[in-house]
Amino acid sequence: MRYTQYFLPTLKETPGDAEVVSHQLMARAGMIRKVAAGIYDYLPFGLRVIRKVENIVREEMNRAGAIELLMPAINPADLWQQSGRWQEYGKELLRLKDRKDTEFCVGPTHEEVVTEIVRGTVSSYRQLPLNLYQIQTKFRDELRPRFGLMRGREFIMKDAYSFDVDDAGAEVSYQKMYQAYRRIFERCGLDFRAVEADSGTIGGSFSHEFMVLAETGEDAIVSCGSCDYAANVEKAELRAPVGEASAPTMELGKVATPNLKSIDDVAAFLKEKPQQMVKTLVLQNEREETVAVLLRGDRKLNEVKLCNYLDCNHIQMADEALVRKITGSPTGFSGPIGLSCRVISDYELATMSDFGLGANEENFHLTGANHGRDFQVEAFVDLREAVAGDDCPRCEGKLEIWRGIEVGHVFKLGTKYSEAMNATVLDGQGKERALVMGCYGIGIGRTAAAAIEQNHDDNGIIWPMPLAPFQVIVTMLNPKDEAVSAAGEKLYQDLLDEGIEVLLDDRDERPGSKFKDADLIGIPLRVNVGARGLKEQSFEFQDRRGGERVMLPVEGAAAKVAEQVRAALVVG
RNA sequence: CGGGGAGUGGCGCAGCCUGGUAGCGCGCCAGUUUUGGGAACUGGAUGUCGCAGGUUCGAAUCCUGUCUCCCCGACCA
Repeated sequence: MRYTQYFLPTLKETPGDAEVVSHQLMARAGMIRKVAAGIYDYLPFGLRVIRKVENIVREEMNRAGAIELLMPAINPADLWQQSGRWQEYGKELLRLKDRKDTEFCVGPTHEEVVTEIVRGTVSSYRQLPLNLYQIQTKFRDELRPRFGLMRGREFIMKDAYSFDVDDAGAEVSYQKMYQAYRRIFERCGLDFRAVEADSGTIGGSFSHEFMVLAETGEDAIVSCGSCDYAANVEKAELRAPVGEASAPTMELGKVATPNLKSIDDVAAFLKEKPQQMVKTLVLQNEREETVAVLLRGDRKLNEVKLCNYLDCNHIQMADEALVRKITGSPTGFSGPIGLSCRVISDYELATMSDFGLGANEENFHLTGANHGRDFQVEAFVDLREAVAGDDCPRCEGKLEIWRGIEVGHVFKLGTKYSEAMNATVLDGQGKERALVMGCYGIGIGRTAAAAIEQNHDDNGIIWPMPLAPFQVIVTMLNPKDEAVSAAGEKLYQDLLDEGIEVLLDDRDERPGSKFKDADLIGIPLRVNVGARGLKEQSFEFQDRRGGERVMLPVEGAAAKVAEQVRAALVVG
């Protein structure tokens, strides 16, 4: 591609609304333009990267035995009513009506449509296993789209769905996808971890997220420094502490704590550490069940764990009125003694004694409290969020905390959709069985964004070779110089003949501008063609990733560069 | 959903408090000189100041409404 005939509008300045580096660089490098909140144009240069990611995904999905198809972006409400999600999905589902007032939605995911396909075409276990996938634009009306392609409302996703006659088969299908995902992200040149994740409301038994490690990631993940345990913090299990609480040494006492509502304030007032306080959180789930949760003062509640324990989908902090009703006092003074609701405690309290508590009375707290003696709890369960330094649940190691960008998610669906939509097959015994499903997603644009988060410097993007929109840029320093022009054109042609994707910078710009643009757009390899080098029958050759500039003899230059491109494409 | 902020040439911003008919940098066009890390000079083009009302002799500026966009939070007992 010749630069002068291409469409690559780069920006010197960073757009004001771009917060994270991948978004800034994508905008500056002429990859994307915002059209509306969370909705973007993919300009030619950006689209090339998207296609690179898609093709890697496609090759690995095909290798794993999945079969590509394409489902409609617009889905009839009817299908979503069959699964129950027309009601469940909430505002993220973009709904619309056609001219006949029939309701539709823009598909945010395609379990319903794919299940309908299989229901109507597969009737025997002999046709299984089956794994169908598509690469398609999705729409989710996110509460808060942000960070460019990282969290858009409209986004390109690869979604795959496996169908098996039984759990054993589904497990095999799952493992195939898991391995395919590992290969995909390795081929993309990303530093990632596959972590255990909560399967959420879907209720499946097993789920992994593929996380690209990056400071700007929206998810927190834990991993063990000693073994290969890794999990989303939402999922990260913590071991029950060993030992029991020591015997109480203090009497229960009441102290005035005027206007001291936060644990830190109360602890400071009592000259105690927050670790010696217990906080009482009042929450309510979607069934309007109210529970009180006890946690050590400095800990955070993991709501996902609580939901799993309560077998509910959503839980939130009670409002002021409800807290008053349950505890008899305003927020800030809640405690477990004398509550009219379930009281559940985190594991950790089992080993604590003589701690501080809210008194359920405005402006009062209790000291020297002990469970068993002063109050009872329904159970001690794992409810708190993991922090760095916690014990690994699998070995003797300690947990570390990372930030990550979720680029892929695989999980077992079980029979949720097949049962709801009556998708069954006959097994070997002639018995009708609900299909056992799995679903597997990859965010294509997010993967590209994650690659930039991991591969950039102050000057711009540094594309990993497999994702590079062009593999080589040939920079003609002065295209008006006939020798330069002739040599540049020849190199360009030779590289094309080698099958290399090359951008020829034939613009009549000063060299400085060309170098800046080349760095910004991040082409991995650059060849400078200038009068200075040509005097010695040489080009200059430079690796974008900080390599030294080296002289490259004109003779055989294209072959050498091509060789280096191919070497960088081999899967590690 | 709660809080905060912003909409002024293609991009980044100033002007607004204290109303007087719009400015800077980048980019763009023409010319001259330049040409190895975003050139210099000269000349030029580009704005119904988000939209709708209102106040006023006069509104980018003050008031009301509205739309859009961005950020933070949604763990506080």
